[in-house]
Amino acid sequence: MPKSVDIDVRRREIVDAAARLIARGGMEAATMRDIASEAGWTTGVVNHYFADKREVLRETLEHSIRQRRARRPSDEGTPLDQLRAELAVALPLDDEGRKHWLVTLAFCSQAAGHPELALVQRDAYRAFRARIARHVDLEQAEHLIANVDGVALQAMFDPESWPASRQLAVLDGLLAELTVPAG
Amino acid sequence: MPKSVDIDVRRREIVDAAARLIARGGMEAATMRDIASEAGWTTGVVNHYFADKREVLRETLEHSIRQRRARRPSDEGTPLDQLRAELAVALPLDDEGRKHWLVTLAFCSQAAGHPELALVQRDAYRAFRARIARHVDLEQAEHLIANVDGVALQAMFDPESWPASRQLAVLDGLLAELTVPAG
Amino acid sequence: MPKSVDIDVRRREIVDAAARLIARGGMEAATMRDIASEAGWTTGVVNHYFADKREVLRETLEHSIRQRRARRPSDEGTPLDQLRAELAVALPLDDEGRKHWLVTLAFCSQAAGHPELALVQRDAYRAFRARIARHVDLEQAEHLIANVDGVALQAMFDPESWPASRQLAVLDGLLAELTVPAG
Amino acid sequence: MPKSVDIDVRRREIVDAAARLIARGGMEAATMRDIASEAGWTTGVVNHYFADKREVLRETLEHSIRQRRARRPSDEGTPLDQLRAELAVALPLDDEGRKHWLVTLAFCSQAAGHPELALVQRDAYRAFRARIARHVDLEQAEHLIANVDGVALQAMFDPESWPASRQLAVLDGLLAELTVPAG
DNA sequence: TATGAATGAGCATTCATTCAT
DNA sequence: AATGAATGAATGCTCATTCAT
Repeated sequence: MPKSVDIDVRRREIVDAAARLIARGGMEAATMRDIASEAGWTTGVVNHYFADKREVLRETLEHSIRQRRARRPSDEGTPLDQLRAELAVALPLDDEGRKHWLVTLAFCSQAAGHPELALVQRDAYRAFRARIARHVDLEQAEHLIANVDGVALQAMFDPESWPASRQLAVLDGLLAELTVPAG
Repeated sequence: MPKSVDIDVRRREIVDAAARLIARGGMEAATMRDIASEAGWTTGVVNHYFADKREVLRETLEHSIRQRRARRPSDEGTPLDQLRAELAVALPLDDEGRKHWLVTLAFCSQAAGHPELALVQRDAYRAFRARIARHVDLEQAEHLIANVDGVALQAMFDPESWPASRQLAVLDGLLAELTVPAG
Repeated sequence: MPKSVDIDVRRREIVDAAARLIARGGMEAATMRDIASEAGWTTGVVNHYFADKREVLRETLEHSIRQRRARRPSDEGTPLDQLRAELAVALPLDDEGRKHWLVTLAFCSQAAGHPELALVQRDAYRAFRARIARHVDLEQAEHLIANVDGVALQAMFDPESWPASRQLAVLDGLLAELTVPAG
Repeated sequence: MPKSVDIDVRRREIVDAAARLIARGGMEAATMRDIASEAGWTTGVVNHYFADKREVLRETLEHSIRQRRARRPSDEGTPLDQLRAELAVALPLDDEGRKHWLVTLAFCSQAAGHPELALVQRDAYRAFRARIARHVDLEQAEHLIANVDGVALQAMFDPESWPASRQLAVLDGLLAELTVPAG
């Protein structure tokens, strides 16, 4: 009988390591050797659980997206609270959020010559938009996301100017605009 | 100084080639060999005009920013037209604009472990913000830029949903909001 | 001895698989992983029944030789028929014969740095020669074998020019020369 | 101005090294690292002068064939002497001849999954046959080559039994048979 | 100034092998 | 007996960089 190993757990250990490296040093920091080492294994293990590096990277992106999705709040609070919470996870408010954005941006430039990754990213965006559109109409959803993404981008480039409090203040301002007509 | 002109021309030829490669295939497509070849020279030339690859990349980013800046209109038209034109260059309305964003995004993930590049990018953003703040107050400038950047990001990921006309419509909407109180 | 039978059966399954792979794709196609897979087992099994890859390969060669030997006819027909039949098994007349030659040739280049294999091959040749020498004198035996091997080699390189019928015609010609003086 | 290097000379140095390694230790001994080292260069050089390993190997085979061809005598002596000399180069009479056969055999098993190499080998054989067929008819040429190849094979496997003198004696016997009817 | 030969570290990947289960 | 997880050395190859010409 073989040693029993949870394949999914091992794979997640590896893509977590890859995400850490990418967040720390960009795409080029994510060599198979370093991913293995960061995960506490040898190179052979990574190749045992993944067909090749492409698969590691695709899974890393998908896992990063899944993790962000998992941060969404349960259905509690007022509808407005829920909307606010859903949009807030797209902001780099803490290290976790910053890490997600670093990974996302690292994959952006890959998407060009890598249709597989481009699709993953586009679908993630569309899913996010659909989620927001449950609270407001589609156009408003896109407007909200554009604002949140724009603020996120600025916060990533210039973190000192954009503490979490300020990012949330902008978000609240957006939501206030939204609800005024409703009131 | 007849010589120095040649040097700058040569350097610009090289970073232009690098930008094309990056826009086409992401950061990893920009090898020294391919940059040289794309520029119509041999590897030795690139090393002659630049200390190393880091310098080529930093210069490529700076040149991309300079080029975008150069697209800004002269001081003609109404102040509102000028503001609109300044913001419009930050949108991926045409191939040139898309190229700039592809290069910018490619450098994003590099910025993490490369403080030099991070600075270049942050300063470019601050300069842009200062430029916009000549027309509106700082907070409004940041709001406008966040919106424009967010729309740009979405347009890069999902170009079919974001033709130039729609990007400009959003921009006009933003400017209308702005001017309504003024009127 | 019920166990030992199982062991031999298993070993033969494995070297059969190895021979198939070598015939199909040359020596480099015979990785331990693929041998195991082709035999319907996992890598661990191959390592369980063989000390290492060297042993698998040596046994594969020996088994290939044993199989060829086993094709020799029983002692029926005229002495000339028997001689003809013995020589015919050394020709790539059918897929089985071609497979044997592919395996043999694949092992040829190994023999250089692998004295163990060189011995196996030399002994197989000497045994074959001795076998033929039961019908004719040693010099004639060597002459016959040289011819048969030469034809076989050409048939392997240029199969279209050497259908079985033509190979056999050459063999019959050789035997006719031989028997004319005898008659 | 670049350092002037004769590309063909460098390429030949490299394939010579490859041939030595293959003759010494079979196909698997010919790693890119070892070929480079045997040639007195680093791995980068081999990759500079050859697109990839396939190209190194194909060129090694072709060069080995060219070298053998180059050993053919000029058009001197009686026609029979010339024929004898042409056939003699196909025998492993000395180290050079043995090396050629070791290389040839090493490539035999590669030919299976490598059509390019198969063609090179088949064409070399056909050229050799055409060459011999200038002295005798096609059937006799094939007969002579089959014999010579067969003897060569035996000599490779069992060199102690086949000194050069004995190989040549067989060759002379073949030629004698040939000329008897002519006389 | 410009070339491209040469270097050698580093890359992803494959592989034989070991071994706990 | 049989599994397959894990190892780590080795492979072909790419690359930034140096440097003699």
